[in-house]
Amino acid sequence: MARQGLTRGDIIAAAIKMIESEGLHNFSLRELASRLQIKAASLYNHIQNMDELYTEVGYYAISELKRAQLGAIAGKRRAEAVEALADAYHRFGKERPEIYKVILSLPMVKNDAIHKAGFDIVEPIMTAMAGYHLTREQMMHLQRVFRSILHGFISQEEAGCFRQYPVDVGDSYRMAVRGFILLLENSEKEAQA
Amino acid sequence: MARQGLTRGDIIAAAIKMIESEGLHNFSLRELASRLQIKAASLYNHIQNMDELYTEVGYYAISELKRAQLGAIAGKRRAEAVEALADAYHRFGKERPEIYKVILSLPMVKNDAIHKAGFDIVEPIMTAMAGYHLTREQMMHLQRVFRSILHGFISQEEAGCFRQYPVDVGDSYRMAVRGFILLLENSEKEAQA
DNA sequence: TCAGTAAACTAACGGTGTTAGTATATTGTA
DNA sequence: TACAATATACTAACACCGTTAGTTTACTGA
Repeated sequence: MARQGLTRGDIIAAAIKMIESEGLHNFSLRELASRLQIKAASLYNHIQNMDELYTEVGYYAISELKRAQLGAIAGKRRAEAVEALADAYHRFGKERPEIYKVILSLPMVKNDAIHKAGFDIVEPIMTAMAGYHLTREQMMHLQRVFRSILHGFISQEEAGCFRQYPVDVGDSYRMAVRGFILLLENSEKEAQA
Repeated sequence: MARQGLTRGDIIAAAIKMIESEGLHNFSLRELASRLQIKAASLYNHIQNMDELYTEVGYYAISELKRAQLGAIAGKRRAEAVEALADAYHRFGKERPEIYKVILSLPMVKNDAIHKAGFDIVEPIMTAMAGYHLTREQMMHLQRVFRSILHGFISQEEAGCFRQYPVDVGDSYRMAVRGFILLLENSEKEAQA
């Protein structure tokens, strides 16, 4: 048997590594087991099933994204903070596309723990907007708008949906962020009226 | 053998029906064959492989989306056209979520025909923006921004990512669209300056 | 009528996640 | 130190999946 004393953490770490290097849709429990020099069935001593493992990778991904975002906005406020946040988000999606995809495909609906982890994604956005004079309700809506813009842009860019025209994709992104800042300023005026 | 003379079209139609009713990730060639009262291997007399069938479903999905969009903006212009387009997009995503997912996961990169079909998605957007005085280059960027907002919003709503706060999701959507219209107006001013 | 084509079949391959049942190395305790 | 308990590994199998090769058979056009 030559047991090596693998832990649950080892398996999650190996899964993350494999997803990052081989791509999310080349991931399989059998190949993961093989890399750990174990049979696939043995994985079930540490995890319930693939979904659970996937969820664990999701926690990691969300915490990494949050870390990158909080780091980006530290010491900044208003437009500068929003732009830095958008940049960090974009960079994360481009530099770690497979890990980013995990976040996107997380089963938010059924899983309560994942649902709570969703607040980790929201928090940096709320912080970045704190410098604007907005109502709580406005911020709740605007947070959704911001996430929509960033997620929509990054996932379409990643999928190759932005090749119809020869204009620079980075310029398009900056325009999208500018649009959001316009909306922020406009909402601020409304709140003060 | 009791052959029933199935055509390629029959198979594509059955695939669409099955995806809509059972969900995209419950789709399988074996089950599709079973519904057609055929063995899975027989499908290969009509299609090359699953990817090709998937692509065909994609063409259908894109044409349906385009149809819905062009219908929505007919006779409208400027903000009214943009709002109608956004509504149509949103409605399509909510009413036919599985077909919408097919569009999202289309392999834009490798497949040239799919790449061309991408213009079918862009066209209604360009038409809706035609009433604004924008440069070609601005429109190319803005078209990306618009798609990002809509796609990002719909896919996150569908995934259940908007449950953190108790504010109405429809209100958030309208705010997102308003943000885009602000950007359109702002871009128009810049173009005229 | 008869050859050729098109549409179905069976059987199999290699892949997937998963479960049941079993063996054994390590660990905690008497 | 001995032994029981636990945790870690195993083998074997199941039910799926897409796909291919080779075969049979019904229909179609000359």
